[in-house]
Amino acid sequence: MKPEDEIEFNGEGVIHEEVVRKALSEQPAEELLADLADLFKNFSDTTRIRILSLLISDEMCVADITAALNATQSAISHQLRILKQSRLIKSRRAGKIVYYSLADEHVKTIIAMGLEHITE
Amino acid sequence: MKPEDEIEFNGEGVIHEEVVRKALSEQPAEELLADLADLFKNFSDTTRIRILSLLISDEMCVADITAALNATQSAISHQLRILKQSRLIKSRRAGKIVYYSLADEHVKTIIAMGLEHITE
DNA sequence: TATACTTATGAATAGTTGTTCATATGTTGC
DNA sequence: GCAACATATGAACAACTATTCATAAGTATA
Repeated sequence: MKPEDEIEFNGEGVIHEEVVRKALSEQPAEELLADLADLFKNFSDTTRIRILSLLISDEMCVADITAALNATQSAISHQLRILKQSRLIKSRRAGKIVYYSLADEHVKTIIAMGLEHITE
Repeated sequence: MKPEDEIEFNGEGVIHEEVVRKALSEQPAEELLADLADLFKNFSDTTRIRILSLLISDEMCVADITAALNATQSAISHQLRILKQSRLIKSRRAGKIVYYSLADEHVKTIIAMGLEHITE
């Protein structure tokens, strides 16, 4: 990460200098905002959000998620991997069956928040 | 939108029938989940989230946003259009200058929520 | 070990998306 | 009207992403 990545600001084209200075000084670090975008990316796909929404009800195995969403096992498995890598869900194995569940309460809160915004 | 779109469920391949029935009965409508995904899509791109984060501080004109983010005017304008179409931001014109600001408090809350999840 | 079953994964593909470039639209002051 | 400035927009392109298909990996049971 280059040193110029942090709040470099040469004022080129700026119209309201004070506003820009203030706003920039209040920004979270670039890296945080990038992580934030990555987090929300998980919720930005219908298949993934449907999976997460299902898991709010209960932990579920891959076959059940696949059936509930009327999708292919492969598609679900791929999306589960993405969600797991982002640490939004976790898995446990019981014999042949792998159960997935939400990693923490934040997922519920984020979805609830979004629903609230939409249905206002 | 086809009639089969709502909670159709033929039980094909299901392992834990009760769990699936319960989860499906608790799901928000398909359309709501799709809208939810669309909402979060806005926050899933670095440029857009940086814009939104800037606007938390203050309303800003296009030129200032462009300078603050070290981007091209065109790129910013395109993203502003997307955010406006999603009703996350609004604009007012003052002469040549167009000022953008957050449409409501929800944007702040959603970003704060996300940051909390990341920095825990 | 052989078979059946559940889940995971790699490659290929089609669809989506963000940026750039060029240019249009809208506004002010002369 | 015209020049200068701020913003918007359309087309083209590159990069990314979700799904499908085929198949592998892991597990239980006979």
